[in-house]
Amino acid sequence: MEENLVIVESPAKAKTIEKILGKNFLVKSSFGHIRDLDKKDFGVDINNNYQPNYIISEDKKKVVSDLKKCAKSAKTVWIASDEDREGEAIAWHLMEVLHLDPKNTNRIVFHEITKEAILKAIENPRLLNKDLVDAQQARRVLDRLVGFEISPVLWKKVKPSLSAGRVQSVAVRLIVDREREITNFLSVPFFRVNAVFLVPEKNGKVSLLKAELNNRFDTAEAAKSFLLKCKGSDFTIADIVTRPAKKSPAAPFTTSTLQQEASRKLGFPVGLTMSLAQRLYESGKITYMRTDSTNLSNEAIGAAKKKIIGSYGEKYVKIRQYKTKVKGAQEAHEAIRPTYFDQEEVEGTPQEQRLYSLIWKRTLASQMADAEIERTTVNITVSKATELFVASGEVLRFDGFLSVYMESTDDESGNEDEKGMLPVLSVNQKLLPDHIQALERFSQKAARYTEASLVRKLEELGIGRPSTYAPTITTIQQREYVVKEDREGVERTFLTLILRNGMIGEEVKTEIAGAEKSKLFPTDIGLVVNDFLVKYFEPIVDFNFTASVEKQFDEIAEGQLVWNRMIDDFYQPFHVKIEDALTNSERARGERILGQDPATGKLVSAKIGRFGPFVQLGEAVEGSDEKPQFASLQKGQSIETISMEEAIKLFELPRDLGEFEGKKVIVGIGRFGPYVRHDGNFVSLKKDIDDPLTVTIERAIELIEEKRENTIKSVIKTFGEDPEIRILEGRWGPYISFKKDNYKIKKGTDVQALSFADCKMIIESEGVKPKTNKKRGK
DNA sequence: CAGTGAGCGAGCTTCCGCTTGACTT
Repeated sequence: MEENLVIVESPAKAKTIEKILGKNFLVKSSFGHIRDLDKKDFGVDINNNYQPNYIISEDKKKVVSDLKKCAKSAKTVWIASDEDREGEAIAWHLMEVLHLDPKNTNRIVFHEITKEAILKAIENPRLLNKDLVDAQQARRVLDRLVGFEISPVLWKKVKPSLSAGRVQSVAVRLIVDREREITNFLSVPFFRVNAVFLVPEKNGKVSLLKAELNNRFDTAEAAKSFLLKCKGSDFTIADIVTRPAKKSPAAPFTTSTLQQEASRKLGFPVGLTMSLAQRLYESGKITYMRTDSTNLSNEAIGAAKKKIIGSYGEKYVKIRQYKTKVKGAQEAHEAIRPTYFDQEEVEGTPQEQRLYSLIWKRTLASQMADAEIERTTVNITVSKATELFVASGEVLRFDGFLSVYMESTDDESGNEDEKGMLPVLSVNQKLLPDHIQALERFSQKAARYTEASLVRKLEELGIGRPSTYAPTITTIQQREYVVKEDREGVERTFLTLILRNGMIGEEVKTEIAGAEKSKLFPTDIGLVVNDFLVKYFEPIVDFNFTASVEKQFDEIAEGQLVWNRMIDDFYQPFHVKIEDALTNSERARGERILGQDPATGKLVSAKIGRFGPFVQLGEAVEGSDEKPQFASLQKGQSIETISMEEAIKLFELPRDLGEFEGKKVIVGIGRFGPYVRHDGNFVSLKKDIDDPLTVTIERAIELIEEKRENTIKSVIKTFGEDPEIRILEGRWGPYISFKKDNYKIKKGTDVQALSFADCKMIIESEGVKPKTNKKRGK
């Protein structure tokens, strides 16, 4: 029996700490929170001062009974949950649930898992901070009130199973706002002028000097008249300025910056980054991966220093402590860093290795010297014009941290020229242009959010926590408020004017613009829900709502405000809004009238229905048999932006192609894309080859016959006893097909040897398949 | 599982933050 029981939040942490403390200490983990508000009956008693009703979560019952047992037999219990609001609440719940006696219970905290820090914590126990616990209760209750009162309004007024919340609804709003900003953006063309000069070198070779004009032109005429002036001009170097500059390394990783860099440099979605980091953490390779702190322990800094001196030399070292500047940071942990700096690489999957390497480099670089750069700017005058050409170059004098790591940016413009060394130049030197080019460019619309850039924005606004960034992104996609998609760009033309050998040439070129990869787009449901929330609950989806309640939580934590008073002040006006929305709002369908169909004069509109967004041609008239025509919107189309032409096209499907073998051939678009239907069978059209609007009967027959052939090929075995049982070759290998259901065959089975009886057994052992709801998981 | 776009109205859905599993696709 151990004398001391230490309780921490994470089991991996428990293992490490047990090693440090040695015998006499049993270290256990609570696996995070052990209790939460009851989900039935709201969990908060509105009429009794917002009394929370906590219950032990189903998956924590075992943990709790184990902890109870250990606590009973220990002389002293040390509660070492994190030193933040949530950690303090976990400590309090543990006290309550385990019935711990304050006399032999100590609350301790540390921010890093080092022997020094832990021993120091043991020497400085403190009492539970009930004010901090109350701040957490206020946070928890507020989130429950918001989520569980608004969501049911959405079920009634928009669609069942939807959700709203303090965090997720703002995340959606950011994406909706950005999309509308992009829709309304008017791209303006302008002309950028570049020159390439020829510079003779001493060795007889000629090198090129690229320069950009310090002025842009609004029209092709203005650009052209400037080129005309250049035609008879002298170009002279007016001055050369060389200035030293510095680049500093970025701070060590927090959860949010790790997600951003892994997205930019490695292309990982935030969920993947977190699960890889979890594995690295559990195997002891990195420190805790859910943190908002950029702090490194002294031990870590020492180890980094040693590694830098060993690999790069003394002058590459520069010890830095980074201040966390993010709103509402609670800093219960260290930054995300490698546990051992001498491990440049680790074992594991390629993805784990790449993420580890990123963390290793970033952390090491953070303790390295600035890079020293010499930046040279050359101004070149044009004798017949007032504008200047500017050439600039960079020379790296000392690489410093750059020898290890360089942070990436979200900038997608792609016009960051590689700035290299300039040729040897002197003031008053005359230059000969090889050519001067005016290029039509377009003002840039705002960039759509990626998962990672949305996380950055949320963090900036102080909304959400390191443990919730990735789950929030998942939630808003699961609710189908937002989709992550690639979109193809559109072709656009641009004009180039080029002056060479005294002649001005003109050429119209084309490029693809606006292509998107893995960006977040709002769906029609997302738009409708967002507009509904903005209309009836503006204060809640205000970008500053979290910041303002956080202020009040801080006051509670400081003992200056009573938590249920704060909640009451919030709830009274909030609940009035709920009632108002329930009684005064129309059902929200996001309806938009597109106008009159030019062919029939009937009304064309777009709205949300039971099965998603659709367009409608004509209206239902009472007493008349005539029904309106409906068609679902396709992927990438939106109620808000669909045009009359696009809508009319949708009504052209399904299309009757004619007959084949005496049965009708119909082409249409279904949930899985364009298809041909014939005699009850469906055949998908080939992506990028067939267009449902133009596909011919001949091509359709070709597809039907191709599918027949494939179906025959996929049959591995049939049985005379029952033709409905067949063994087929599918996408994931052989399987058994019986009536409408499919059954798995265990890996490694000799398929040819399966008998009719074997198959029947497999089918029976799986039983009748329950209908699973794929969308929601769980 | 592919077309639909109401109706009866039972019983269900839902929040944010702490933590890890046990899972198929």
